[in-house]
Amino acid sequence: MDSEKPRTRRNVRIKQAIIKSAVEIIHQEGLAALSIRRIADAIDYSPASIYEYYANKDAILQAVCEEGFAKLTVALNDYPSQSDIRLATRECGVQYVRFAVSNPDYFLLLFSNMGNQVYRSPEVSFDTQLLNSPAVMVIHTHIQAMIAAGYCVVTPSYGSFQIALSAWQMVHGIAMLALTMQRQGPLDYSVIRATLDAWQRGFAPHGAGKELL
Amino acid sequence: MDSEKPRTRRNVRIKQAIIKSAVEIIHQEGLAALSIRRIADAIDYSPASIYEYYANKDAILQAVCEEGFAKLTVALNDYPSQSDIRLATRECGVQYVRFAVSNPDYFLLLFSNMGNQVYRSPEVSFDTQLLNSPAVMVIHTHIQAMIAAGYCVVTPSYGSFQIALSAWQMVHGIAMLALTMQRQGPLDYSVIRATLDAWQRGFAPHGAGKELL
DNA sequence: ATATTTACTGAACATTATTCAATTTCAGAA
DNA sequence: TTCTGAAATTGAATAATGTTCAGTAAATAT
Repeated sequence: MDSEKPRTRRNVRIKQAIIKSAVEIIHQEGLAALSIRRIADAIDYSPASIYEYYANKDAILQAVCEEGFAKLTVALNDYPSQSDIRLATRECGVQYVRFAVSNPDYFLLLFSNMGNQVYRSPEVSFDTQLLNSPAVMVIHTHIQAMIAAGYCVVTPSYGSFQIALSAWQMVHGIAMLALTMQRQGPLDYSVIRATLDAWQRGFAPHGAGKELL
Repeated sequence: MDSEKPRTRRNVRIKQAIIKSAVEIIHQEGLAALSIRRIADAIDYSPASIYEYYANKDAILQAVCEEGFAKLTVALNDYPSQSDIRLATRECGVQYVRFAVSNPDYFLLLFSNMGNQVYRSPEVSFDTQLLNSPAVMVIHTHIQAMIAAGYCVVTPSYGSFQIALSAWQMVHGIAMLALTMQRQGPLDYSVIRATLDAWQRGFAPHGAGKELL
């Protein structure tokens, strides 16, 4: 095993330190303040050394993004358990927005580059690759439960994947506009919940009963 | 009038030339390729001269954004006239996505900075200021027509502004994710239309009749 | 024609990302 | 322990960036 050698372990630890300090800088001073020299200072290395561990600044940003997507995935599941799958799905969406609002620079970094595609291997269909990315999987799982419980209607041309994508699009739009166009005072999460309820109604079976709170 | 003086007119023309070449560079080579020197080259001035017309690069970007929002507003109205207000509203949304996809770098510039707030004067409420920005106004007008025609239900806590905001959020999420996470082959606009139909259903009165195509 | 304001520029500065030759550090062999 | 080759680290250099400023040219007003 390579990971046994102290050499390699130290290598890994330094790479992590680089990413960690990068994330901290972004959090505290914004993406614009992030520079190789700034990172080097933070971890007590010379700027040139950084290039021993990452090919260039872009590679660092990509690593930061990967960690960011993982954190987002965790955040999506971090809500009090709900009795109703519809409420659970809704709270998952709320968590998406919460994550964005409490990590604005970070979130914008994740979703402002065209270079963050999941698309890697041409052997697997693009949809499948998207579905396999953890954050999307969380959403998709909720939608599948909604479908199973009869709260979502699927059609041949609009299946669980399309619905999950639509859910993602809805919360993503809420989050992005909140960050870029609505920064003024705190968000009203009751309004956001009402919006997500309306979204759910759009996919509910015709005249389907009991209203959500 | 200041605009009568040749001095001032020349000034305006040069400012426009700066913005025009900036937009062209962004379109052809992306935002990363935009530099003061590049603009100066394009309009046959020295880099230092640019600062006679704009305080700094940020001011140029802001001007580019303002023009961008205006273009977006035009694009939102540029669809074949529809018999049904629901179809018209839907096509307006499709146009939003179309604009984003055909001007990716441009669109990302408009909606990736936290500095593009509409919020200016504290005298007027934030919501009002948002509603007065032309692009939002186009959406809001459609929603008001939908409400008037009985296709949208309003409640005391969720009025036409909230619904319009939700519509914006929906199409914005579709657009942003298409640009940043889905770039692979062309978009399927029939799926997008189905998504917007579902969105409309979410705000429709209970058991409200005739399905849209 | 002259004086004054405006437009313009070359050269400079500080800050970037990145490279590279030279040095230091270190792990394993003698 | 000492030696050796590889790996890690760095200072200095390069090219590009945004921005400033003192000085020059041009346009305008007197």
